[in-house]
Amino acid sequence: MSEPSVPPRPEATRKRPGGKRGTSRLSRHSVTLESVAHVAGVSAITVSRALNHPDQVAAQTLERINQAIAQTGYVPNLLAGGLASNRSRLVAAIVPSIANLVYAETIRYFSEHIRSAGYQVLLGESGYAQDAEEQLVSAILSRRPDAVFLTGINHSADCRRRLLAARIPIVETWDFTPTPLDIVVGFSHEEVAQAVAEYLYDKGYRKFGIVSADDPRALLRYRSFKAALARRGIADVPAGIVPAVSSLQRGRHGLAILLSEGFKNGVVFCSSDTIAHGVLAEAQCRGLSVPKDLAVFGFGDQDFAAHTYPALTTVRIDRPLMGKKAADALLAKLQDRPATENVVNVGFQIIPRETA
Amino acid sequence: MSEPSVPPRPEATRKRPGGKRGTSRLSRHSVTLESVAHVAGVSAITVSRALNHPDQVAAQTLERINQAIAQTGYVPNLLAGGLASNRSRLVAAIVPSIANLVYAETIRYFSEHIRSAGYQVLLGESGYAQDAEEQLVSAILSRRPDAVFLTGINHSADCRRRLLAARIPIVETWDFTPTPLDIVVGFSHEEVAQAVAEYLYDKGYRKFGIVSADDPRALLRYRSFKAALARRGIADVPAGIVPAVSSLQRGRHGLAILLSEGFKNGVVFCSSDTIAHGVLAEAQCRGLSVPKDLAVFGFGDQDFAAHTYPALTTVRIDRPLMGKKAADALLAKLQDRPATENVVNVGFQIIPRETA
DNA sequence: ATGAAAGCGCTAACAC
DNA sequence: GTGTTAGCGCTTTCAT
Repeated sequence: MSEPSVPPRPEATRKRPGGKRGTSRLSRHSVTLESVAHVAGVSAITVSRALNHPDQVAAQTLERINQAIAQTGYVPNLLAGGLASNRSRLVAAIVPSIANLVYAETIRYFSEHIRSAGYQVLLGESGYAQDAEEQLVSAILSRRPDAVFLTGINHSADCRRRLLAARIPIVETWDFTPTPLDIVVGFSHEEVAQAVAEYLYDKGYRKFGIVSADDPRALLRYRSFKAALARRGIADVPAGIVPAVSSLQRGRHGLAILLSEGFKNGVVFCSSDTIAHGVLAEAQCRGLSVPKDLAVFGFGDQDFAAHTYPALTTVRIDRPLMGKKAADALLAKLQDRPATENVVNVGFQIIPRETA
Repeated sequence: MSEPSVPPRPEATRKRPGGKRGTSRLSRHSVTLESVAHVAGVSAITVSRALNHPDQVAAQTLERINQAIAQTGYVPNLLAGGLASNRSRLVAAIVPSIANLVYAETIRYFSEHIRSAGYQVLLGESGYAQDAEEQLVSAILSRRPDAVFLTGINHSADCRRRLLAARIPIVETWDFTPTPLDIVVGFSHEEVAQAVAEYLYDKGYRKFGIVSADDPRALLRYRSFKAALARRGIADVPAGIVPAVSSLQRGRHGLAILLSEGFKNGVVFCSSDTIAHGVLAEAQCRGLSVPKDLAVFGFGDQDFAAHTYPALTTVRIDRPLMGKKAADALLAKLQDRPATENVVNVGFQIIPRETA
């Protein structure tokens, strides 16, 4: 993929006949506030008010204006509005991958709330690499968002600097820290891993394995899981690590790795439900009975987890809640309401089903 | 969900001390082209050129400017740039659901290409209802995108009018018509359904069922499938129709409906691979052997399709190609290159695997 | 190769 | 409740 470059001007714009000054720059949407105002017989600012603060405009003026808007087909220009008011009504959201349903869903819930307050979401995909995030942050900040939603708490120094320099509310999600850039709404991956280790140990499992995608938060859970087991005297926790975007295939592959290393009669903690789903498929394909021959533990509680066969035991992350709390916290700052907590732990919940 | 309303101004902006005119409106990013120009000892326009047309600026001036940019931490303001140039460098994309991987992936491929030409993607989620699309189109057009990517070819009259009024390149995808709004890059759902009917009939199947999500394009395939079978003398094609967003659960439910109506020893054409995956799970759960007791045919060839157990027979839609062709067609218009074809059929391919 | 002036379409601030 | 004026930060056009 080549570097982004400045797009050349479309011919239609370039060869616009250069009439006398001030006439030569026609926009594509040539209906402006002014034209609406003219039709309605008021001034431009009154139309602006009718749109943004209708309560400040007399009822019958409002009606004339609305008629004029309908008649002219006026579409407001938020580039101009944002420039003048220094508020773009845009909230940027950065996720590692839009093709990962857990992030896509969080964004959906977040969007719903933020949209109902009059903001639009500008979505950016960072991948799992820090340097890609830097480019993205630059590109996104040039749109002058009023707030930013981030996934994770690990950002390069450069990113942090730029984000803070923008002096806008920022919410970090899907992880937890007492010292966020601004606001954090998430949960502790260490706590998740410990709770899972404890649950499984208490259920009597003594042989543990991991199938994990190679992404920072998943690996953090892996390390914490190992540490928790070590404290219980279990030192050997073999892992099948697969590349970063979870897929059924990679789950299958991860289990294959584990089995080829002699893993048997144990429980596998997977870095996502998708990976777990693949592990289930591989087990079925090899004639292993779940949970008898192989127990499986997922992460996320995606919608399919309750409906795999057998049903997947997993950790529920309350994505609707996380999306809502993130939106609420940003909106509180944007609307200058008494700041809610800047550090929100939405927790998690172990959902025992059939696979472990 | 309440109606979008205008967000109140943040206090930080509202109570800004009103010094003398022209000083009272400070922006959050107070570093402007002007400040960079000042530091570099040139005029603002030269900095603008350094950014947008570096070849028009002397090498050593360029160097001074780049230094000044780094030193000041300047972030361009694309609201201002877009307003002045009447080009936002934004391309809007509308998908029914970002939580549907087939659309999310198409957008990913599309974004990659469009981004490398210097455009950013503004993503909107329309749901499967026409009226939601209308609101979204309005909201999106007020950001003055330079082009629009749409999913499907069914838009309300109001939408069509607004989109055409914007006088920007438009590409419709995931469907096909000889008379697009502007450009169409997709495939024919009728042809898909006919090809699948023919494939299955030729393989010897005589008992057919459908499990389909209740979305327009899926239902179109359903009707065409039935019609194709009717031409071969098969009139009865029972269907399990489930609500619009495909999920494993709904696939399971759809098969349950079909079986409860006495369906057996046949093949089920599913409206998506996800639905098919659910059908597979339900079959497994009921002890039905696939494809012996029940054959299954998917749609989409998502990444997991090759890795279900047994592997899913399905229709491949080339999403990377669709994304790329859509981007290419828009870029051709944006860059005023000789227009490629306005009507592009990317076709499809039946992928025989183990389930049918 | 660089600069000066004008203005993109809108809203903030103030006046009436 | 409505209007006037002056910008927001940038790019275009024309001039040098």
